Amino acid sequence: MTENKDDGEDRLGDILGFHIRLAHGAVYRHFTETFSDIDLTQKQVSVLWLVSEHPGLAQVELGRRLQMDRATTMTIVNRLEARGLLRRQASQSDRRKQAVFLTSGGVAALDEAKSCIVAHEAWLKRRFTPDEVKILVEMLARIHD
Amino acid sequence: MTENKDDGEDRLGDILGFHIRLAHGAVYRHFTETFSDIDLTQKQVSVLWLVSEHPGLAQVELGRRLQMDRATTMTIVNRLEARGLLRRQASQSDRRKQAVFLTSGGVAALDEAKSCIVAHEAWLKRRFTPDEVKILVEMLARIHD
DNA sequence: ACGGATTGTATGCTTCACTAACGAATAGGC
DNA sequence: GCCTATTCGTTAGTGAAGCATACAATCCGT
Repeated sequence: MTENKDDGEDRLGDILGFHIRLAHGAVYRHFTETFSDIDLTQKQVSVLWLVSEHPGLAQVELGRRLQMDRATTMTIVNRLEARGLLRRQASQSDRRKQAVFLTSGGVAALDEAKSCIVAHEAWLKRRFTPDEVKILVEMLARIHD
Repeated sequence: MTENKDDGEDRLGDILGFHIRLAHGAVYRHFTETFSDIDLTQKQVSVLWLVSEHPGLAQVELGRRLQMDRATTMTIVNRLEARGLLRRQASQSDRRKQAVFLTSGGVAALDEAKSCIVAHEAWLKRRFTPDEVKILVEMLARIHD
């Protein structure tokens, strides 16, 4: 009998976290390749998309939904603001908060990005049946929720 | 009827890549928290582990298996070598290559890291049944293979 | 009105991925 | 064997991103 046969954590390939990291790396790499033309990162597209779904969202809420701390959120919003894709506006209900909105350029950039996302997602999902995609998404959501 | 009901890619939460990124972020965060004491990153542990499984591995092969380019592999090997956890040695079969080995300190660090991995993996896997873990690993492998 | 909590901001440090270039060594075609 | 192309390690530079800390303004509960 071999030792450590019960838990199956004696080899690197048995580590779930390792596979998540590799899968993320592969997706990240294909993403940046797909988006090299329009020069947007995963984070930046996520921010644009989320602001599009929730105009006037506060930065802290943006960070919470994308699981970034305030400092990280700042740098991303700064970059997108410098590129003219979104704008800050002091919230009227709570003057501590900065409400974030897409500019017209931001809307256009997001539209362009979404068409790239379609291609990117097709590349990713071609490995799975629609049912498998549902299962995978549900499992991943268990991890990050 | 709503538009875009067919493909289900009209909302950010429908994007598979988005969930992979969030899940990776959550795992990464818990990992660094678990490993704050012994001060090793995911990448560094992966390298130590892989070298342990394949002593004398060339750097380029190390990078290939962990999906890093040569430059990135360099910086990580440099750090680990500077900390005395592994050592380089010119390969005899191919003098272009640098064979990488664990030092005794590297073996000890990996042992310590593996016990942390057990706790980390337990945190991660507590969301799933053993069968679900197998399914998830298999699906993630489809992405990064 | 006071004190604690929240939010944005600024600064600095670290990890990591990528590119481009270079030299050394190897492999393949002839 | 020789010339060329490729591979490997290395270095340097760029950029995104995460985290910690500190500070000021604002809000809220009491």
